[in-house]
Amino acid sequence: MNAADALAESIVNELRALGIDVALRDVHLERPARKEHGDFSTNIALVLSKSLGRNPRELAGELAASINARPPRNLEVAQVAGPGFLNFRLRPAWLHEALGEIVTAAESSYAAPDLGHGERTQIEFVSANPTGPVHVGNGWFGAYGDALARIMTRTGWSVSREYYVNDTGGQIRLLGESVLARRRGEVPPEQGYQGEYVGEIAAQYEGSDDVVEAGRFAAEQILANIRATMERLGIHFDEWYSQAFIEESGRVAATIEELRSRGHIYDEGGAVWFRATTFGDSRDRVLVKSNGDATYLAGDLAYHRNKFVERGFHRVIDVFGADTHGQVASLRAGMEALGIDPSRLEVRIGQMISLVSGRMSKRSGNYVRLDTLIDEIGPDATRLLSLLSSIDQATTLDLDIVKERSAENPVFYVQYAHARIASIKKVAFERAVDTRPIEAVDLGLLEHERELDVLRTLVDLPRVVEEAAVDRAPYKLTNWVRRLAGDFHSFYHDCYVMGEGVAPDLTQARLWLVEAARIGLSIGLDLLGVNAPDEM
RNA sequence: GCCCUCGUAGCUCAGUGGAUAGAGCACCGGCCUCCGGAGCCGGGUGCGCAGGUUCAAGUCCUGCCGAGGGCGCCA
Repeated sequence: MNAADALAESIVNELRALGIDVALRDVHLERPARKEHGDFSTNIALVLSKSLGRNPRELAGELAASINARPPRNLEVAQVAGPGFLNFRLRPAWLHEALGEIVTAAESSYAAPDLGHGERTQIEFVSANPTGPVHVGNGWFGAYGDALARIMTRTGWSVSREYYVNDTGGQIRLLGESVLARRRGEVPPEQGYQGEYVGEIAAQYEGSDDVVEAGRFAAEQILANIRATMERLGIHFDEWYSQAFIEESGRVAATIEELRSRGHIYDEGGAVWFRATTFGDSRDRVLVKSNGDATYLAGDLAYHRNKFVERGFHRVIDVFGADTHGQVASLRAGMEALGIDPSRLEVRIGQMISLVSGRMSKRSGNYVRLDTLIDEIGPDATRLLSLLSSIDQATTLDLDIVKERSAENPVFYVQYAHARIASIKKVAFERAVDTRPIEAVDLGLLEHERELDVLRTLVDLPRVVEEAAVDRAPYKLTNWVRRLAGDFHSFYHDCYVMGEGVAPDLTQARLWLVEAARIGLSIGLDLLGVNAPDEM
C-alpha cells in the first residue's frame, strides 16, 4: 500500500473512533504547494465542521492526536495548520520506497493507471482542408492531438488517430479553378487560392479542364505533402477518412433517410431541412441544397454516424479550431436526432493562432508553413512550443521571436537534463563503477533536500498523467516534465554522483535516483512525443 | 443583437474551491579542482471592474468592460 492510501485509511479509522463516519473516497489528500506544509494535507476537518457543527481546528486537533497516537507507516507527525488543515509530514523512507517502485515498474508500467478500460476512442485532429499546405495555424493542434492520444493510450483507452479529408465540395472546385487558371498562365479567381504551390501543381497537372478533376488532383498532391509534414513531427494517423467517400458511398443519403424516418426532416424552398431546433440548435439547417448538393453538415452527420454506428467507437474526441466551433451545436443536434448519445461526442475547441501580420489564410497566401517552422527550430521544439499551454489560450506567433528564442526553448532545458543523465551513466561505465542491484543499496542515504525534491516530483507523475488524460490537457504533463528537469539540474549541481569524497554507498544510491529520474523524463517526453536524446 | 473561449508580473504562460498566487523570458548580481555552464544560486505586492455563493474565490454564479472566434442553400 502506498503512503497516501495508508494515510487515508488511517484518517477514516480514527474518525470512526471519534464517532464520525466518513467514506474513504470523501477523504481528499493533496500534495501541498508549500513544503513547510508537509508531504500531504487534507481539508477533511474543514469539510466536516459545518455538518457536525464543530470548530474545524478543534476537530482537526482531535483527529491529529488520534493519528499521532497510532501513526500509519512512515508518518512522522500530523499537525493542525491554518483554518483547520491537517498536514502530514512523512519520513523520507516513504520516498525511498517510492523510488524502488518507480525503478521496478520502469517505463512500461510506472504512472500507467487503467482509467479507460479499453474504451474504443477516436481522436480526430488537424483535418486541415487539402487546399493548401498545413500551416502553423491549422496544424498547431497536431501535437496536442497526438500527445493526447499517447496519454490516453497509456491510461488504458484504445485510441485511434483520425484525419478527416475534406476532399469534396465547392472548395475543391475552387482549387481546381485556381489550378486551371495557373495552367493557362492566368491569375486564379479572386476568391481562389493564390499561394505559389498552386502554380507548382498546375505545372504537374496533365488532366482535362474539368474543375473537379483538377481539384482532386491538386488535393491529392497537397494531402501527400501534409502527410509528410505530420510525419516530420512524428504524428501518424491511423486513418485518413475521405469526405468524398462518405458521399459517394451513399452514406449521406442513408443518413438523411434515417433522419426522415425519425421525423426530423422537412422540405422547403426546394431544399431538405433538418429540424435542428428540436435538439437545441439555434436554427434549422439545410442538408440538401436546392441545387441537389449535400451541405457540409450533411456529410459531417453521415461521417459521425459512421464513426459511432458503423465503426463502433464508443467515444469520439474532435479537436476543432475556434473558427469552426459554430458547427458543434448542429452536429450534436444531429447525433441526438440519430439516436446517438451526444455525450459520447467530445469537442475540444482550440483557440486561434495568428501571426503578428494578421490572420492566416490559405486563400490570401498569408501564412507560415508548418514545414518552415520545423526547418527553423526543429520538430521537438515545434511540438513543445504548442504543448506549453492550454489549447484554450489564443496565441499570436512572432516568428522572429520564436526563432530568436529557440536556443532557449524549454525543450533544450528538458532534453539537456536527459543528456546529463546519459552522461552520468556513460561516465559510470567508463570508470567501471560497480553497480549493485537496488535491493543491495541503502537508499536511506538519500537525505539531501535536492535528492528528496527529485523524488517528490517523481511520485507526482501518476497523478499528473491521470489529470492530463482526464482533463485532455497534455500541457499539464509539459509542466511536470519541466519541473522534473529543474529538480534534476539542481540535484546535479549540488550532489555529485561519483565526485571526490562521495562515499561508494552514496554513489550507489544516487545512481538509482538518477535512473528513476531517467525513467520519469523518458515517460514524460515520450507522452509529449518529444525525443529524449543521450547527447545534444 | 445572440452564442463560445479568454483577461494573472514588462513579455509568454502555470495555478484539482484552500494556507504567504508561481515559472520561463528579459534585466541586474554571484557560481566552473569533480559527472556536459544549453546549467546552478539570489534579486518580484500582479489576479480587467462590480456584485453574489462559500468556513474559504484567481478558480464557481450574475452583470459590465476589453480581446479573439462563431451565428450561410460556404466548407
